[in-house]
Amino acid sequence: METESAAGTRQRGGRGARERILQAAAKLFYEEGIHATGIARLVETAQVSTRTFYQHFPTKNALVEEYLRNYEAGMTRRIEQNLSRRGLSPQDQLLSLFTMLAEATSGPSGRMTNRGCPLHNAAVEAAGHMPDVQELVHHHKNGITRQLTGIAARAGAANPDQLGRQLNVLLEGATALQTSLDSPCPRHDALEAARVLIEHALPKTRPAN
Amino acid sequence: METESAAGTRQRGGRGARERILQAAAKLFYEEGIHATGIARLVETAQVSTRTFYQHFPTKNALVEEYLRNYEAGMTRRIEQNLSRRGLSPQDQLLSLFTMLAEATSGPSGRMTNRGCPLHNAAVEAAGHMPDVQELVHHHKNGITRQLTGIAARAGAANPDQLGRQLNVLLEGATALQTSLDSPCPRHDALEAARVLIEHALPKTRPAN
DNA sequence: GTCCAAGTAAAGCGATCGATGTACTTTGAA
DNA sequence: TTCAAAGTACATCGATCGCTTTACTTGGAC
Repeated sequence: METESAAGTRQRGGRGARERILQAAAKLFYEEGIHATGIARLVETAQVSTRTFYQHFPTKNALVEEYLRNYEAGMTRRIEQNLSRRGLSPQDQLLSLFTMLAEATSGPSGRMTNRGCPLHNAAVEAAGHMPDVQELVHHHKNGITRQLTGIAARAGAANPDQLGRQLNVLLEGATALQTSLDSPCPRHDALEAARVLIEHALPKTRPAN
Repeated sequence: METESAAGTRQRGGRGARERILQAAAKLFYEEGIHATGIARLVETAQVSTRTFYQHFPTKNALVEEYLRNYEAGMTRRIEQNLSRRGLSPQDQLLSLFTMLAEATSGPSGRMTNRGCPLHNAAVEAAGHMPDVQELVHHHKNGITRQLTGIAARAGAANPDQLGRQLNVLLEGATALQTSLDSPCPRHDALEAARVLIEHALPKTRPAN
């Protein structure tokens, strides 16, 4: 009857709705903020009908949490891959996290965004509300510290706990300044500072080089 | 007539509406977030009628900007005061900013909040919208860097620009981790890291003490 | 005592928010 | 070929958003 029902052509994104929603969430929540991104904007970007959205996610909040879980899983995986490359010394492992950060944060779509860490940003936006988000971020950042601390111990640092926490401060600072200064350059400073802190924390046995 | 007009007793906060609004903004915007704080919540906390609010501020956004300007002015003043104390060496001046940070961030009302830097948080919430906010934050953080760089130069650092930027990364990292970890402890680690970076950046002339 | 700036209450504006309901169409596998 | 799963359009819900309006009441300076 009349070729395609009434008026509007009946195509939108097609079959992979859930994946498109998650991609749109990753882009919009990160680049424009969680509160600032409404459902309407989300489903428009994902090329998905509102109804379909709510068949995949019970609430917007559920999508936010899955978005953060996905980011956290991906980041954890990338760190693991980075650290498990052939024969890196513990020192180089520590530094590799900084160089990784220096390459990392261009948004999807390739465009530079300088919007810092999605998890931290979510914690800021969550404020008091959304305790699950707070918890996820808390857990992730503690995990990073633990990882840094472990490598610092293997590197033979005099006080591995302190060095691990200090390096984490540097990582977080570089990422945060990205947002405040709208510039990616703090990451290089963090790398150099990390070098100094690591060298200072290791026992003086400098075998020439 | 009937004693007090119709029903409700006609008292609210009384005369100092503007000041109460700014105090409520400082508390709520910081502790609960800017987007999450609606006008209704704001005027309730400030003990002010909605009408009065809009006689003092054209829009909510104008209040946000004044809140940030006030915070920025206060912080700048406190830094100046802190640096201009009697006979601090440049090294001690640099470190004093870290100890200052370590005491600083308990919210109004004395309660500990661990919500990081109001300016950074505002930049995160602003995302792409609110360019004036972005600009204010950008300007403030650049000012801090400039200040650190200047002192680093006076301290005789080999590369004062780099040291200034590195210390700024530490300051920002400590403040940011406050939010992500919901803990004030990163500030102590930042202080110790700053000691190391400063010492490393100065020429080796260590005159005993 | 008069007057006016400052403050108040309460109703309501249009817009947008997150979320649902109804009814229809496409797709892919059995 | 059939049929259920997946997707779509569109209208709408109540709540809340930022903000405005009308009409009234104080407090303090003169």
